[in-house]
Amino acid sequence: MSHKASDSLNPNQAKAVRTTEGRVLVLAGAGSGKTKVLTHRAAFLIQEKGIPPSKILGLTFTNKAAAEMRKRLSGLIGATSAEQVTLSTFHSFCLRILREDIHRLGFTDAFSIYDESDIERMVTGIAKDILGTEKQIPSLAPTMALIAKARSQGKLFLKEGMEPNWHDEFANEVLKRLGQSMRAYNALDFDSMLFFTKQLFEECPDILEKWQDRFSYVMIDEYQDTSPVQYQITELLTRKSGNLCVVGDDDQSIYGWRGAHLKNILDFQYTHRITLDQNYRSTNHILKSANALIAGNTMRHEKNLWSGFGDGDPLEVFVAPDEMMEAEAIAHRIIKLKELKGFAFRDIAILYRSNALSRIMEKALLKHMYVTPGGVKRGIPYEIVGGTEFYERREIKDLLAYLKAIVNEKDAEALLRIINYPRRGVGDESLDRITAFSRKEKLPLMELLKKTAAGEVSLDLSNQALAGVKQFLHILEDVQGKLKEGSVAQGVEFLIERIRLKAAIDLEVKSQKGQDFKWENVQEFVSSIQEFEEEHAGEESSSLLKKFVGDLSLKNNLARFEGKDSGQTDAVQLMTFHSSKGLEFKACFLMGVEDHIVPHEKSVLDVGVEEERRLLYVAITRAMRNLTISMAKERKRLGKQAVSRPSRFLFEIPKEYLKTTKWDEV
DNA sequence: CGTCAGCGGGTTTTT
DNA sequence: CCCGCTGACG
Repeated sequence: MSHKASDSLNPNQAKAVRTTEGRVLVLAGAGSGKTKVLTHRAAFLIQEKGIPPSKILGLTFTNKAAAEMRKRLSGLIGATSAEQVTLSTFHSFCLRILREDIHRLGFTDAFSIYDESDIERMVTGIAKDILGTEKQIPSLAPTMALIAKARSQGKLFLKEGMEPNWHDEFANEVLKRLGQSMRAYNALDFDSMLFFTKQLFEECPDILEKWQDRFSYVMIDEYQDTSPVQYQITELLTRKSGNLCVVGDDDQSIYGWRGAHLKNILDFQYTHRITLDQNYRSTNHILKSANALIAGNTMRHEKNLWSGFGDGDPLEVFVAPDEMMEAEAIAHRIIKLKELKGFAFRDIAILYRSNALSRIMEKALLKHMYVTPGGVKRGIPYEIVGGTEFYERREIKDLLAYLKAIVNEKDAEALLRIINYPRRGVGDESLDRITAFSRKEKLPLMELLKKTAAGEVSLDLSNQALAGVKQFLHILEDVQGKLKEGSVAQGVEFLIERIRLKAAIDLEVKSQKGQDFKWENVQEFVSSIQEFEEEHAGEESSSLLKKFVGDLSLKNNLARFEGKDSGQTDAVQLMTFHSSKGLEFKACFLMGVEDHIVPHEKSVLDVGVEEERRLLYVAITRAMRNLTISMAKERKRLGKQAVSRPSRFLFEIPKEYLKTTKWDEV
């Protein structure tokens, strides 16, 4: 219906869309219409080649990207067909496979999914166990780092034949026990989900074939960010059909720290290769700055972005005296930009390297006063995109732990979290006794609790503690009963009643003020379950609960927690450089572009500088028309004021593209 | 066993 | 500066 030039494909885009067979590598520069190519390609397969929509698989990196693709595809072929195409993140896709087939690897389909902090808790416990209580536990950071690395590579152990180094041996032992516990708890985490999917494909040819047959055309977005395990999964999955299309941009690889291998895209064995370098997003001052910056990297396919949009405004750069004034200056400029260019708030994004920077910006936006046609207003509307806020809140994690424990009885991690929450007299002493016994006798925690309550095992618990354990088991039983007969939402409401969560939260709120949103969060959680239930009407409640808990663990459908209709309201968008990948905004503000922030001081040591440069490149190329880069001379760090230097990367952008302004210029 | 105050330690990015 | 943890006390 619309006749914008962007609705038609340029020759290379068209070629990428029509080259459906074989292994296709699409090198797509920032803003070159990558998503458009992917969605048109799916539409082409369905409409021109008669491929059933269900035979098409599109894998993305984030839920946001998957949702965006689904939306655009719906626009092309209608919602009914679009819904039959599998579009999901790698992790969601693996979740689906594992729910169906993981029993072949000795887990059950009720498995729990642990996040980073769950793993950390477990590692802490394991470390205490290995070292005993008398020894001081060393900082776990280096151990965690070693472990994370090994696991992201799908290794169950660190390198063999390593130096007899105490720390490595310790880490190895932790890793070994962690793996055993995860299995005993019937639990996976983000890394092992991928790892076990790969293992399933390798060890069970029938299962591999089943999944191979389900998808005859596979497309992968952001291929530069895939890890070796993800590479293996896709290779196995597409071996039979041979049809694999990967789309990516080596210059936008920013997840090396999570195990992404630039090698995947640099060495991809293709039968067809297509490069998209015409940019349809930004004016040329922005693109030339980005090109100049990224030219400083060595590991890359050379390319030069260009667009037909003219030079546009130069990039604006300013230095504020401190971080508060920087944030205020940004708020001020947002209002100015709105008036001058007629942008809506939602056209404007504020991007930062690390989440910690959002706080100060929020404060400035909240208190900023400005004049509108309707009078003086206070507060610029904003929305934080992809913040890790909600699901990490303790009250939500606690409630979720109850659900996890109900779904997966073996989930000792979840059980331990809630045996004494809300407080019911089972203190540390009792908990220690319980866990020690469970470990020593290799008796699953839940069974031990039941035996203890029944008097079959005596742990010499205090009367109070014993009563607490019994009460706890009764609660779980009652909730399970309730879940069987009613809806999930009703079951959860019953649970909340039963544990007197309201009273517990009131108590917490009383002791540390400013927490009154906790109860609100709980209510929001309940209504999110109701919504979920409505969306999945007709499904059996136990599988529904499984799905809900799984989705939440993968932060799927998180939109339901991010205000009513994310993106609908007219609000400035705040997010990290990482989260901004794949998005575009008429105007972008990059704040805190200082030398310890970008490049981050922690990444300067290893191979990180090139990745940090790519990260800034990604951020810069989000902007369509206006880009403002700012920094503060002084910034509070660890509570103390400290001087900052401009990012070294700024000096790599030719001065002619930059316009330096005074921070308080009106 | 629960509570509270005081202390030291720590900030990258995400599924 | 904001936590989470520790240790003393009720």
